[in-house]
Amino acid sequence: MANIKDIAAKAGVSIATVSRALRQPALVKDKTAKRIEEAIRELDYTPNLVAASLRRQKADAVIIAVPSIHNPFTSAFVQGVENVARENGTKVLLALTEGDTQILDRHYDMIAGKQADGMILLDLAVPSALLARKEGAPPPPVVLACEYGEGFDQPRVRVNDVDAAADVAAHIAALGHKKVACIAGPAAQRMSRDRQRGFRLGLRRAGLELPENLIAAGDYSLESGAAGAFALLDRGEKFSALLCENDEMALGAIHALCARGLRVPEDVSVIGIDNFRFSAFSNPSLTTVSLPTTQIGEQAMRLMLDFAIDADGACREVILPHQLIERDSTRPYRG
Amino acid sequence: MANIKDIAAKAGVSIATVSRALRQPALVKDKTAKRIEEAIRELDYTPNLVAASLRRQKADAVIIAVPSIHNPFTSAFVQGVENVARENGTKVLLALTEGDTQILDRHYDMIAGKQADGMILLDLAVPSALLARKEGAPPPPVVLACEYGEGFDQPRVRVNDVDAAADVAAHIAALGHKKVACIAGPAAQRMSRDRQRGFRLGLRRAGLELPENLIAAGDYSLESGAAGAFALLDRGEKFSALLCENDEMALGAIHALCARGLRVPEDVSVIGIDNFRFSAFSNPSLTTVSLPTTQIGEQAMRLMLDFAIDADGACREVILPHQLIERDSTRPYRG
DNA sequence: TTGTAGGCGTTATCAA
DNA sequence: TTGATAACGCCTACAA
Repeated sequence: MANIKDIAAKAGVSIATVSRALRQPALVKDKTAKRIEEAIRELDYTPNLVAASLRRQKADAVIIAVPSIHNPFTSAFVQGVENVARENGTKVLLALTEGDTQILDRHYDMIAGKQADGMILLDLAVPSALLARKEGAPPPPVVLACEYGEGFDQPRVRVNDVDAAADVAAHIAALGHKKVACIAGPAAQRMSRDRQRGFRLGLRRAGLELPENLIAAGDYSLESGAAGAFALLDRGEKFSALLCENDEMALGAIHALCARGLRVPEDVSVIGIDNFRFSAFSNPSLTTVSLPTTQIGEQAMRLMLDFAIDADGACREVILPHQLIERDSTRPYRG
Repeated sequence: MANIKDIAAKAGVSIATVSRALRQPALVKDKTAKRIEEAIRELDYTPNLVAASLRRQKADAVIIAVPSIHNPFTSAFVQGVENVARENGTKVLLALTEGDTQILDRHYDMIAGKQADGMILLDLAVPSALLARKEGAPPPPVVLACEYGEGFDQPRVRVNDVDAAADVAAHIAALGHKKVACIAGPAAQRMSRDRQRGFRLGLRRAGLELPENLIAAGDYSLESGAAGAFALLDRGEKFSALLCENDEMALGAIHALCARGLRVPEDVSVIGIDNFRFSAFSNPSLTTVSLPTTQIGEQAMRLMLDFAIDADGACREVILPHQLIERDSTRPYRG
């Protein structure tokens, strides 16, 4: 592989000039630049980015840590990060952690190892180095997206999960439903707790309750949505509406209800949160709250870029709006 | 940030010894190792991977280029690559190309730039550098997965798309369907041409045809599946079975058929190819051909690793098996 | 078992 | 507008 020295030799200039021609063309005479350009073409030269990175102490890459990629929500988020990263010549490293702190830590080390400039976290877990950070130490280049524990002073972007869930509940209440069940996420997650709180809040405002026996536990997967619905039916619970903490579980639940001969929405109204790609095409199409997933990713990446410039002056929290989308899986209660 | 020099000073050894303690612990006396370890802990040292990478001329990273991440097929594939990469201490860089050759080329340059050791391509596009490769030049570290043009001597892993599609057609024919329609992918893609060929082959073996007017054009998306089904219905075509080139279009088609008051499978049997995550949970659940998507990713990464060791001796093609999965979206034809 | 020293390919400072 | 040169942090012959 040709290097900058070869180019310099071939073009009859110093390596400094070649480097300048590449990074600050304005400082190089046109004619010299032409010669260099030609040498580059002839020798098929590509700059060694690793060497540049070592010298400049900057990798132009960020890590996105996500628990899993098997979720359209994640996909849309990653797409958003990519969009902004691309505009800024930044590469995106995807880290699939599967919720494993060790895996997360190993990727986090890449920041200290200078292979990445920062990390965007869509994960429930948090790198242990972040937890161990001493008071007063400068904040590391980490942006939190949606899921997070409390007590970090990192920039973060999120939606208002409590409000979103409350909107879901309010919609169902407004349709006249009284017996309302729910499929919950893992209570260990802040997001799930927020959505639970929102459900209750929205129902209470309409004078309704969400008793424990009408709550099924899930983990945001299709499978758990189906299992949750089956569990409710097996217990003999009666309900005319089912609030699901996300769309994936809602689709799983619809599948399960129909498998038991119940009709959606005639017998049970089902509603989710996310408005992911499949929601508009399910059978019936799913009423849900639309979250600006791609924008969350874009915003997270912007916070990352801002943070790199000025860690202290950077914005610490961005909350993006959500919106209820009515489709065919909900309808007014009829006796 | 502490570097290897600081550790050497603190431990009272040379930097060579520190480096050895890190990379070839066997060559270092226990007692020395202990001192070094302690110094590392005290100074909170992390090796600079960029410097190591520059020196060793190896990045321990591979790029996966995919057109889009908005596809459960892609997700499962990436997961497979990740699985094997992780076991081998290799990082995975995700490149979302959106089918744009420029974006792909920019990522491809990272190989010449030493930021990545190779590229796994799930893309329809191919880096221009690959096309421009001269006869006799050593094959670049690129592994092709599933989608590819002809005429490359790169290692590749794929399924037999013709066979898979033929199995789909055979299943439908065996159920007694005579009027069979189809939603196709983009004819520009090899995969789509193969699946079309398979459909025809399977039907012909049963004495059936696939006339042009019963083919709707799609692009593998949910939306195009729905649009394709609508188009067939709007043209007044009659059919009792619908072959879809992938599951996503099949789900879109089911949505469209139901929206028009047709029942699946009572009025129309629908079948796809992929067996992606949602297929088992759709309404009705989808009969399809299961492709070993995650294994394709794993195999691709293994080929990448082998190729890095011995480019000429490396295996050039791996074909993985598929399997028909019967679910509720197909049934025997009844008058 | 350990140390010395050259080099990986850039970038950036300083001087010319 | 250009050139010489010192880092950047690590790895690895080679020597001791």
